Amino acid sequence: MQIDRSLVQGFDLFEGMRPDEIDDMLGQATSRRYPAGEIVFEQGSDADQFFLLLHGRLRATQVTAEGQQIVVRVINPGDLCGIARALRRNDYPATATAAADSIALVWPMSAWDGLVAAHPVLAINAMRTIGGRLQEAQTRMRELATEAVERRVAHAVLRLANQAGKREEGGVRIDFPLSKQDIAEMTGTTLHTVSRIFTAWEAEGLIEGGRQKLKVCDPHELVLIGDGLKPGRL
Amino acid sequence: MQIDRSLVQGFDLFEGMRPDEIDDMLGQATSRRYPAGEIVFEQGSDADQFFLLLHGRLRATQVTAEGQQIVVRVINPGDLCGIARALRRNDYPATATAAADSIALVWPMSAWDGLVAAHPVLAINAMRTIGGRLQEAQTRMRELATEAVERRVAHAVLRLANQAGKREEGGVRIDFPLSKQDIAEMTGTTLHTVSRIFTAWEAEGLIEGGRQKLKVCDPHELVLIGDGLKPGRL
DNA sequence: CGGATTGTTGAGGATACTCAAGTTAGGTGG
DNA sequence: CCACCTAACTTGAGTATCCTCAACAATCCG
Repeated sequence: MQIDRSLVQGFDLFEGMRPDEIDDMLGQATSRRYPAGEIVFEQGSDADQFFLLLHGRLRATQVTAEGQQIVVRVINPGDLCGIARALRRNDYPATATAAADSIALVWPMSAWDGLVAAHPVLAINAMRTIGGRLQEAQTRMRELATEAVERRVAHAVLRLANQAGKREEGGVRIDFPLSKQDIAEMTGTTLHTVSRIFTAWEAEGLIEGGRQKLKVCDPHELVLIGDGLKPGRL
Repeated sequence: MQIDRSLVQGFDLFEGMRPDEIDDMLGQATSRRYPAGEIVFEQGSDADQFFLLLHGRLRATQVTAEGQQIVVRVINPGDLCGIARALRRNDYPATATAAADSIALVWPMSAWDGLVAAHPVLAINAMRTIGGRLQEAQTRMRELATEAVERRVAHAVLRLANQAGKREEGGVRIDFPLSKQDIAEMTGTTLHTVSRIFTAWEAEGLIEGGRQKLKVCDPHELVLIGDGLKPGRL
């Protein structure tokens, strides 16, 4: 069944593509629901599909040899993921899990080469997508290498608010279930330290927390903490 | 003056391109020497050129708002760099400095769009290049987030040996001048800690150091340290 | 109403940073 | 060729940050 073009209107991936080109791509895709908690694809397994998230939120994680987990990134609606092929890989480098109920378009990986050949713009757009991801990865690398924990957590929270924030009275709510453990795994710390930091921030009214919930009330102050301009004793 | 195709034979960037396509690309490039220490391009400045390193070694660094420097990556012969355009940027996100005497091909950034349009393979190859960089960035992110300093340094040294190592009697020499400060900036630590670690490793015969010099004598043992399988008291 | 997952808080201690002096190597100019 | 000067490096002492260990509290779900 042909997927309607209006669903993907304005997605970066299709920038500069003609309507008939978009239809051609959509014609080769199927859509699929992923209830919260379900695994979309798994680290190390054969990469036979790639995905475009339409709705919901995925968490991409990696597990180290010792079993430590880290959150590589959060996948938002409009994001392409699982394009192992474009990275010259045959397996998925990370596991993607639905953090909230999600819907994604799914293509067989075998379609990738043909699509890229038929629609050169696609390669350019995919390149930019990966480029954006590279820049985010480098930013996080720099943060991990140079900043103390509290600043890293502040930056992570601000990034989340930007990517997955929803305006709400009194602040910006992170629009999907997010545990302290998740934030710890994004910032290279422990949930204990995140909990302590959040307790301190809540006392100052910067955020409002809760079980798997987070609202940013005073982003400006968080920016100050992130930039190291606020004492921020833990 | 047309640059000879044989110079770039086998570079990833030109994989799958016809000889006449390669010639077309080379025809729009000029080659340039960069003596050690010279800046190739600078963070924040207008990105009006992109580069393909033919010979030598560049160091890509970023400076944080507070003036802390980090080494983003080492650029090896065959590597493309400065392709801000492909990342949707108008300025260079990092500074590239010649770590050793180097030679690079230089294109005006204005040629990028035309080249990509004329040679669709180029977009695919550039995408793979960026994809490879993304994977390295994520690896380093994971290391910074989960590993203790000594393991990160071991991994960084092994990576350098792979990328820029030169077989030599008794080990693999890192083929360009590399200070302890550089390694500290790659691993998110201080030159003091790197110095202490190297002293310990040298005592065990794992490496041989020196002023801006490094030789890896026992890679296998370093792998063990990197994987946390060796006590490695500092 | 249990059981499980998630989160809180405290105490203690290790890793690695900062501060501080020195030492060595290499390049430069006389 | 030697003396000097600077950049790179070494090493020590003290300490802050943040992790580990531990116990408990709250929330959600079936």
